[in-house]
Amino acid sequence: MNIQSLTEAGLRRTILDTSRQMLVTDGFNQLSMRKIAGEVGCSATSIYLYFDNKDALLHALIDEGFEMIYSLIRVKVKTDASAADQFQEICREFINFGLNNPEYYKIMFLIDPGNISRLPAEKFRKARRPVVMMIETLTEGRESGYFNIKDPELTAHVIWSSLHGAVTAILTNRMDVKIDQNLFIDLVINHAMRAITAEALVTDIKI
Amino acid sequence: MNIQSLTEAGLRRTILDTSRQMLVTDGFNQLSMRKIAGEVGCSATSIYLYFDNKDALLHALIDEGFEMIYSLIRVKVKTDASAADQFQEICREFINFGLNNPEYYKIMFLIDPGNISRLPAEKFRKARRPVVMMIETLTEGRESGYFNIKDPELTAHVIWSSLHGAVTAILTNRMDVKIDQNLFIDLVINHAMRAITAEALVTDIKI
DNA sequence: TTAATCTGCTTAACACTGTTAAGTAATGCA
DNA sequence: TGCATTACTTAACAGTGTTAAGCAGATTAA
Repeated sequence: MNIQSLTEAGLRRTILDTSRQMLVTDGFNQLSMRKIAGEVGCSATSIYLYFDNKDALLHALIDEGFEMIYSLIRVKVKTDASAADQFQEICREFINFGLNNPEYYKIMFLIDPGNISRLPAEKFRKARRPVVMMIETLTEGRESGYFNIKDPELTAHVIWSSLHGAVTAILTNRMDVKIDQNLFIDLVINHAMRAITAEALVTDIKI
Repeated sequence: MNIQSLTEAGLRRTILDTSRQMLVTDGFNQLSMRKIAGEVGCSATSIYLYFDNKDALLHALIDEGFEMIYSLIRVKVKTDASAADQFQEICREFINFGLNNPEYYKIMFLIDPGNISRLPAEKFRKARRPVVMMIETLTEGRESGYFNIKDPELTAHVIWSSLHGAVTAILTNRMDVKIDQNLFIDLVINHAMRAITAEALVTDIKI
């Protein structure tokens, strides 16, 4: 007996939808092929008809995550705003995404790469788009003399890694309970700004 | 037949030594109870005679890691040096530890806490010692007027998370190949310095 | 209309994983 | 000599990702 009749949307779609929901509600480490299959109402091996393996299924979800974060940032970042405002908005939106979508964030940035194969090239390119956006903002801010940085690409990576560290620290519960999370985030972004802003202009920061 | 005769050092010790070596050479995700047992020359269940479960064994290794990183930092940081030098030395030593001991770093900072139980209280205290050291250095530098920071503890956490993000980015291979690793690290530390020594009254910046 | 093929899914199985229950050989002690 | 303890073992359970083989129904070809 086949179950096609039950899933007019197509089994592949159902598997992906179910996986997404299970990821968000039960967390990444509860996501097993058999559990997904159980929820979907098909056999575990059926998943392999539509995804090469668990990594491929995960990559599909990761891809969704990068789609989400990119569109979130793109919406928030107003191109007519100053480079400084854009920069802070990118930072804040990245952090917000991590805190609002912890399980997505985990599979996107936190999985030990020893446990999952690397993203295929075209998905990797997608994953890079937010960084590219920050590079552009930094370049713009440097040209207008607001940012005092040498290499926008290198700087973007440094900033990005610091944001990632902040989100990770919170998500993995490695933050001291005494630390106020909002103050922490504010200071993370504040540090980023201080690090890239030309000294002469630091006192002029208006937000 | 028991194997005690083969392991005059004691089985617990042998298990720990073997696990450490396997962690370093084969990586964390290759570390299984049966593989450890196979290498040691005992049965997998024997490990449970000396460790409650795999987490407990891992916690023992994690503890060793924190012992290592603390002693490394303590040796490097000369108490007669300036707070600025001490601070940079702490940063650099933390990053170096991560890059030189990637598998230790992974189990200490990178494992999804959903996959491993939290450190017991006394081990958590040990794990915090390097952060405490940074807090002290920041406090010292602030008192001597060199660091322009409001809350040394909060600042230490922000700096720490940025270092963690940098190490993580490198270890998880999420760094662009175009980025020079040494330049990256230098800039990470440079940013940290700029963030805490900037001229501006950053405490006045409202975000 | 019947036979062959194809499609979409299934069951069974393999090789792993952490972990527990039960059993066994050697030792020390009464 | 007999009992208890110590230090370990084997067997098993429930779970994991994954593959091979099979099966029922639809489609196509003769």
